[in-house]
Amino acid sequence: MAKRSVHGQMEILDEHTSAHIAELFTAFGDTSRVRILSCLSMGEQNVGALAKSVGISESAVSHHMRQLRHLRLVSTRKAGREVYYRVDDPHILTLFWQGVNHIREEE
Amino acid sequence: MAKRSVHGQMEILDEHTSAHIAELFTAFGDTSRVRILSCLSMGEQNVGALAKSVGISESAVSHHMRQLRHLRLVSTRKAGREVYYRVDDPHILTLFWQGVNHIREEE
DNA sequence: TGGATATATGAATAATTGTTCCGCCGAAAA
DNA sequence: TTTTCGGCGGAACAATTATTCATATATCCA
Repeated sequence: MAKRSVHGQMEILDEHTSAHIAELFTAFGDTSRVRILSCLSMGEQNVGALAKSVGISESAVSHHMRQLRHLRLVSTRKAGREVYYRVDDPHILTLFWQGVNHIREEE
Repeated sequence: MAKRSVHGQMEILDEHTSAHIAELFTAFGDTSRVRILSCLSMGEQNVGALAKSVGISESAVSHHMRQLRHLRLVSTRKAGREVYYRVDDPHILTLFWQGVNHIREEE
């Protein structure tokens, strides 16, 4: 049997899979989205609240949320005219905070 | 005492920290670098081998490696005129493969 | 020494991405 | 119904980024 790494991987990742993985990490690869995700870690928030916390326009938040939505990293709950976003998959938050902690340990 | 999430975080991440975190994830946010890292998961490789595996020029690989080097995600060993790259921090590979597995579970 | 090889680097170009601005829609309030 | 408000979406612009090309450096071999 061929050699395997500790992560269960043997061959180089194919172009298609790699592109998807890159997309996922790209979602975490922007200062504003990092801050948005740190907000959402504390619980669901609507667009206005996120905009105020992060310090960017509501439109900008909305664009970021669309991206996160398409990657299915967040889901929504509509209450009246407000839309509340949340991160429903705990694995996503784990992944995110591992990155955060890596940076924190370096400083 | 104020409410805390399971990840030990309470406040929104500041601009400066967020920028560093975004940088880290951006390193994983490119198809070629994802493939490079999947190669390096199997052990150290020189630039030429990476270029052949990933299917891009040696120059392109070199540029990517510089970025990974500056973020201290890889380190080097020089043997003659070849430069071998490796990922020395196992936490980095864990982070990377958690992303990979997330995508794999989705498909 | 001279030529070939492996990698690095800078500049230029091409492609992608974040934000702003504007208008739109649907829900609530008047 | 009309107005207001929260959020969405497209187009345009600015900024960033990946790749290529040309050149440079260092090492090996003849």
